[in-house]
Amino acid sequence: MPIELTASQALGLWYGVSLDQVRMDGRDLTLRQMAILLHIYLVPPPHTVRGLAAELNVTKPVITRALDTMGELGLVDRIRDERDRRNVVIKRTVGGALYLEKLGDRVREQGRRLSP
Amino acid sequence: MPIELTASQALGLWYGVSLDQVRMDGRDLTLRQMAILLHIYLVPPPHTVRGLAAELNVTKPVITRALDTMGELGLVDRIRDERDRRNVVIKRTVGGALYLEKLGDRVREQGRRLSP
DNA sequence: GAAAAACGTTACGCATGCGTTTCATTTTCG
DNA sequence: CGAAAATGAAACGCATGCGTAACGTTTTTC
Repeated sequence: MPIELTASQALGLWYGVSLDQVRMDGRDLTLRQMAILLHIYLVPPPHTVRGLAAELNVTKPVITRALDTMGELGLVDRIRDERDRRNVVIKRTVGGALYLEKLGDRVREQGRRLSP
Repeated sequence: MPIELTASQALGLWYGVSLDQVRMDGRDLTLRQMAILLHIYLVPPPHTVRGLAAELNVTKPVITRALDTMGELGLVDRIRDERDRRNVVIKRTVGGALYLEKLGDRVREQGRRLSP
């Protein structure tokens, strides 16, 4: 069930959510970090550094650093893959799920506010 | 005409647009810059540094720096207000309009892609 | 088993953003 | 007028992110 938006509605939605996020959330993730976080939570696991780098078309250190930062924020977790110890498997956390739940609520709320 | 989204649709929409933006656009504006830019284009003028700072709940230097950066990118323009020369009036540009037009298209495209 | 490949991390130098404070200019008010 | 207020910008020290290149560990390949 696709959603049909006018150009003005689309930008209004993006604006409302961005504004909420800037005003309410001190964390201020970059767009890249946001994309990584959403990928981890929306795409079925397992997730690896290499896989994420390929998916987002960025270099591996970008992923490593984003995981460092978001790990400290409690949004994701890393554990070594015991079956192939070269790999690192990226795990979801309760904190990350809560964070995205709030983001989703903001998007939905702004959607509800839209005028035609 | 409000839009009703499920939680999954809301996050899916945000994810799709973020991913597009990361993959396609080299500029990588911060969320704050994005909010400032959208405010300038969606809210009726005039816009001033002080007004933007109050609206977004950030300090004035944040606005000044964002305008510096986005000015170099050709997304906004600044001119002194001749009636009160302390003020700076922030102007839209063709480049900024095009940039947001593309963003709007991405949001609309992702909206169209949504599954129920 | 030794050499090669794969994976994630670290190191380096650089660019950009932040908050606080200070500044220069302009306007307002007594 | 001259002092006070208002506005936006610049200065400062700091934190964080970037791309490239080098590295350590583990697995694969021959």
